[in-house]
Order: sequence, then structure tokens, then C-alpha cells
Amino acid sequence: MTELQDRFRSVIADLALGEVVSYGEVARRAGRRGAARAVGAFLAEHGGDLPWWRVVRADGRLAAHKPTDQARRLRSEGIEVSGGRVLHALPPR
DNA sequence: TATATGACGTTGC
DNA sequence: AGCAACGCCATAT
Repeated sequence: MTELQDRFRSVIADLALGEVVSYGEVARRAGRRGAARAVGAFLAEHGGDLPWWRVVRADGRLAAHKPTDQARRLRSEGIEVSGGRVLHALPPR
């Protein structure tokens, strides 16, 4: 586990219930602005014990591989999901 | 070193 | 809204 991965893990582990952030936001909070893809790569192997479902794309779309599972988990936390998108927040900027 | 890849992001058409 | 190009960062080969 590299130090960068450790920071990613920390940021994601600290996400509160119902708190949804983008991959880019996670990278930013970890001090690696722009490393959104790296966040995805990290979750791909060490995402087992982390709340990976609270991480979505910048436009609100859900993760590409397990969208249904993610939608189910998000809804169980009170977050509205429709058309594979999180409505709640994430307005374009 | 160099190239390819992907749970991404932005911009422009 | 949807799509295609790039750009970007870390890894794997």
C-alpha cells in the first residue's frame, strides 16, 4: 500500500452517510488534483472494505461496472438516483 | 525509457 | 443531450 493509496483510502473511508463526491473530488481531497483516474484504479483493487458507492462521476453518473448495485446502495442511504444518475447535487460547473 | 490502459474530467461540436 | 477529442494521473507490461 503506497502512501498515495493510503490517502485515497482515508478520504473515502471518511465519507459520511449520504455524502456523495466525485472521483476528482476525492483526488483533490487527497492532495492529487486531477488524479481522478488513479482513484478509480485504486478502488478497483482496494475497494472491498470502503464505501465506494458514495463516489460517482463529476456529472453525477454512477460507476461504469456496477451501476445497479451502486444505485441500490445509494438509495438505501436516502439518495435519489434516476436514469443512472444522482439527482441530489453535482450541478455542472 | 516507451506504450497501453482505465470505477475520470473538460471542452467543443 | 449526446458524442468525440484530448488531457490527465498512476500502473502494468
